Formats: sequence, structure tokens, C-alpha cells
Amino acid sequence: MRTRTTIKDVAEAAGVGVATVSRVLSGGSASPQTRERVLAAAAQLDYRPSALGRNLRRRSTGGIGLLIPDVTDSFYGRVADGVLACARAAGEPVIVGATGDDPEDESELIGMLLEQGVERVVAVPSGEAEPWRPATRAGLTVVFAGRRVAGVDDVPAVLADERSGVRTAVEYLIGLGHRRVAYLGGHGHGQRTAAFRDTLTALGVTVDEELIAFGRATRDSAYAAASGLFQHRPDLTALVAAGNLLGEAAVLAARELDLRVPKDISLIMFDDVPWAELCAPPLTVIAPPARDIGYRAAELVLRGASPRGRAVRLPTELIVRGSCGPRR
Amino acid sequence: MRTRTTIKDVAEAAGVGVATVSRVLSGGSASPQTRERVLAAAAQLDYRPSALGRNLRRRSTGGIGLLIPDVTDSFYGRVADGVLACARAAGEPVIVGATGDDPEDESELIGMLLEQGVERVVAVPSGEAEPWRPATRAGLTVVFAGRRVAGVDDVPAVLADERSGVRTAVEYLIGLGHRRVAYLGGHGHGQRTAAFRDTLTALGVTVDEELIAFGRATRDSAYAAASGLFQHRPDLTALVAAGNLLGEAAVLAARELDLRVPKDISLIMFDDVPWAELCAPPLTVIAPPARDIGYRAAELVLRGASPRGRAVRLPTELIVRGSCGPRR
DNA sequence: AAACATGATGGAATCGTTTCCATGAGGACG
DNA sequence: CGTCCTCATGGAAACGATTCCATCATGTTT
Repeated sequence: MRTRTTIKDVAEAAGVGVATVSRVLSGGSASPQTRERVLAAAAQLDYRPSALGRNLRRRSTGGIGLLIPDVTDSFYGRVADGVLACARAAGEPVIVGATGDDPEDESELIGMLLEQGVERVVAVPSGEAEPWRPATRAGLTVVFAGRRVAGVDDVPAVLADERSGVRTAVEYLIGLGHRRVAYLGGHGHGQRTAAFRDTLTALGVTVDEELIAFGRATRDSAYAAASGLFQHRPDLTALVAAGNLLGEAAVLAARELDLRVPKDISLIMFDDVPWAELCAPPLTVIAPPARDIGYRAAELVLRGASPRGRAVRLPTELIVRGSCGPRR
Repeated sequence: MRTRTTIKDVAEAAGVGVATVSRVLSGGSASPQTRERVLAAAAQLDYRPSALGRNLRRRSTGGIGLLIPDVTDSFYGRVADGVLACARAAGEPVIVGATGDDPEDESELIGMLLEQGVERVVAVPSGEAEPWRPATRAGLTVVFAGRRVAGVDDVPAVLADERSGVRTAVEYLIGLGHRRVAYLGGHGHGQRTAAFRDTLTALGVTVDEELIAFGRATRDSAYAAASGLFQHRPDLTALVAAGNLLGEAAVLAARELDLRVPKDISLIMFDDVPWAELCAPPLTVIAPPARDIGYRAAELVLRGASPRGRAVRLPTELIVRGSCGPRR
């Protein structure tokens, strides 16, 4: 098979040197007629500069790396969508890796990105600081999205305003008369959990630790946690689910135990997903701007985010549908 | 900042030539003690060979490209997950692009991949043949996933067995006594639509073209199509939705029009999604093995799929939940 | 008109790897 | 003991772009 056309071919065809071709193509100075000739030759030969050569010279792949726990989860999918959209607008390729929220896999994937010469990364971090040491040491520009990592303070982050979102949710439930409000959290929801506790105390409701449960990042584990909560404490009248997987589990468990929503129990979920509207009744949610988070993070990383950048917090939105009612 | 350590540094530290280092690291022949020394030096310097240099030399990025319409859609998300899993097992990076099912964007993204030196691509194609011409001309190894393209026959594909899946669905509904069965299709569902028609005629039910409607790939459009169908033909008793977006629209529209499922209308959807179980009643579906499709496609492309490969069809599964009942 | 500034241009170095090829050492065999 | 073969080894040439720097032509200033 014929080899792809290189800058040398174009130079030859246009009767100029390779340096001139490079200059013309990257907007450097050149006389009008030379520029004309080069452009014509390039077009005629259907020349596309190879990123390979350029990358080697520049000692970096232009693109951006994206590390998320799971492409399949609606929230991370939307974050990824935002990153992809921004990168595409900038003409940058995106290398994606799924970490499964496992620090080890995360570490390996970071290594892979380093090897590829990627120097800009957007990540929803697993939570461990360790995997990120080599990254910052190697001079990577990293922006965290949706979460941050304790102990990695020199990395800017784009987050949902979880505190305020959760506060709104809790206030809403308390306003509806609920007093025994449960919380179902998962991995990476430290902020939300803290906000839940704080808001309750701020409203003068003592925190009942038994009403706070956690599931791991699988459907089964989340379901077990939700079901356990409902059965162990039948007196609870409302529940805040800290993520879409947890919310799904809560809906399922409630149905399984014949708890009517919202009559027997009020449900509110952090994260908005398509199915929230399909539920019966439709789920009331705190919607984080997942796509925007991804987009903004990508913007930041492309702009070469200042290492000492602070966190950007994007507002969430309370979307009242039908899953919360007055205390029974 | 110190520059990253190169093969030259390792060679120097080990007191050997760069060729030897390269050989040792890529499993070539070398004397035991030399190998030892090189390995030690490499470990000590924390050397990682740069993919940049290698790629240039090899004239190709090792990785694989992945083009899907929308990361956010559950089906494509699962396909992507499968591809990512397989690529990770093989240690290959994946460059992802979202085409939005737009041939123009698709074409641009293919160009981007070409430029990056990617030579293996898994894609859920938009349906146009044109964007793929430059790809095959440039010698790309392409594998289609989930769909194929009319007129691009030299590209192998990994598909769900849609014919058989849709046939099962229709037979199920007919078996339940339904005669006026509607179909709600979308972009890229040619196979499903054909199978729908064929099965009806095979079962001796005349196809009522008015009961076949299409939505574009947006929620609004799908909803409009579903709602229109229900209102225009209140006599229909069952509906097959050809994809998860269409199914979502059907559920929503049915609820809006106070049609009870499955009493007034039976619903069956092609594609299984988490929310299918959350619906009230839970949705009966034809589940395609989306993740497997992605995984197999990636396997194929990594194995350097034979250009004249035929299509692989993976079986679907009918999952009976609660959205289909006997004809009213 | 000489000296100088300006701008276009091409040659060559460079990036970090892999791989071809030549070299040399050492063992086997006649 | 000489010849040949094998094998480890290192130098150097790719790969395809960018970019430094020297060169040369042109126009400007004194």
C-alpha cells in the first residue's frame, strides 16, 4: 500500500522547502504566492499533517485524558459528554479510561496516559491521593470533576454545589414535616454526607446515626443497604439517596417492601436521570449539572488551569416531582 | 523542570547502547547479565518508554478509536464500556468521539483519528457510507458495532440479532391476542423495522402502515411520535418501541394520555435499561447484549479483523416483566 | 550609492523510539 | 590451529513534523 503523503511530498510538489510548508500550514509568515502554491499542493495531495511527527517534536500528545469510574453510569456519562463536547470544539482528541473507582486501576490508567504523552487530564478521581502523585510530579495538568481528593490540593476542581443541594433537599423534607429522615450514601459522597448531618443539626433535628447507611458501587450492595434501612427502621418517613444508583435501589426496595411513595415514605435523590420521570410517582431530585461540570473541567484543563486554582462550584437544582409528601 | 528520562539515559546508566535497552525491554535477545543491568537501570530511573517515539517509528498509534452517537445513551454507553474493557485488557488506549449520528461530524472525527495515526476503529456508524471511504482507503481496520452501513460491505460488524429479537417480541404480542400492534422506530433501526413488518405478515396479520411511526433521536421528537400514534389510533392495543429512547417516550406518552399499562396498552421495548425495572409496571424488553457487542467488536479489531469478515450476530433475550398483557 | 533593516526561504537539527547492519567475541568443528 | 557459525552488541538511520539559524533578495535610510 502506498505510504501516506508527508510534508516532504507537499514541499516537493509545491517546489518549496519543508520548512515553508510547515510555516504556511501553521499560519506562519509566507509570501502570498508561495502560500497559494503550498495550499494548492496540499489540497491536491489531500495532505493531513500526521500528529505523530508533531507530537514527538512537541514532546506531547495534544489531546486530553478522561478518567471516570464508569461510562455506564448516567452521571459520569453526562460528565464525559461535556468533556467530549468541549474537546471537540477545540479539535482535541480524548483518551478515555474507566477506573471502576479502583485506585489501582486508576493508577495504571494514569501511567498509560503518561506513556501516551498526554499532559492534560480531566478525572473523576477514585478518592485516593496516591495515584495522583506521579501525575503531578510529571507535570500533568489535572482538573478534577465532580469530586476532589483529600490531600491533593494543588489540583483545581469543578464540582456540583453538593452542600447547598443536599441542604435544600433536607430543608424541603423537614419543611414537609419529616423528622426521621434517612440517608443512603455511597463511595465518594463525603461532601453530601457531611452536608446531610450539618443541615439536620442546623435545623435542630438530632442526627440518628442508625438512619445513615452506605452501599458500595454495585446495584446489589445499594439494594441491600436500602432494604436493610427500611426493614430495620420502619419508623423512618423520608430518605435522601446520594446518587442515582442509590436512588434506584431505594425505589426498588420500597416497592419490594410495599412501601407506598410518597404516602409511606418520601424519596429524594441526588442526581437527575431520565428514568426519574418514568417512575411512579416521578422522583423528586436534586439535579447536578453533570454535563456542565465536564465541559467546564475540560475548558479549564485546556486553558492550562492554574495549579493553585480553587474549586468551581456549579449550582444544583431542586426538581419537585411526585415522590415527596407531607409526613404521614 | 527536568525532562523525562529517555532510553538514552537508561542506556548510559546501564553502560550499554540504546539498541540493547530497546531489545531488552521489548523481549529481544540479550545476555542474562546485560538484561539484568538494563532492567535494574530502568527500574531505578523509573523509565517508561514514550509512546510518542515508538508511534512515530511504527507509523501508527497503537490505540483504538471508538465512535459512538452519544455517550449518554445507555445502549451506546454499554457498548463503549465493552470496548474500554477489552482495550484495557490489551493495554491499548482508546480515543473516543461522539458523532451525534451526524455523518458530517462522523466524517470529521474519522479525519481526526486518521490524523492521530489511529489505525483501528470500532464504530456505531451513523448510516452514511461516505464518511467511511477515506477510512478504508487509508487502510484503517474498522469494525462496526450494533449497526452496519449499506454499501460498506468490506467492514465486519458485530450486531445484536435484531431480526430474531423483534420477531420474538411480535410473536409474544400476537400470542397475547393483539392484532393492532404499533411500531415506534428511530434512526438506524432499519433491521428492526423490517423484522417487524416481516413477522407480522408471516403471522398472517396485515401490516397497517399507519401504525408505524418514527421519531428522530431527541426526546421531544420521540415523544411527539409516540403521542401522535396513541392519539391518532386509539384502537391500537400494543406497541413495540425500537430503542430505549422510544420506549421512554412511549411510557411517558401513555401516562400522559391516561392509558393504563398493560390494561389499555401493552408495551415492549428493544433494549434493556436500569429504569425498565423501575417503571410501574416494570417494562418487558428485548435485551441486546450491548456490552458484549462492544467487547467482541474490540476483540475483532485488535485481532486485525479480516476485511472480508461477515457479521457476527449476538442473541437477544426476551425479559418478561409486567408491561404486556392479553388484548383488552 | 553604501549600509542597513526587513522578510521570505530552505537546510538541518531535533524529538524518542525501533531496527537494520556491521563488528567482534567466543565456541564448535574439521 | 584455522575457519565458520552463532550470538550479543552498539552505531546509525529511519519515522514526520517543527523550528532555529543562516542566507539571500528586496526595500529603506542616510
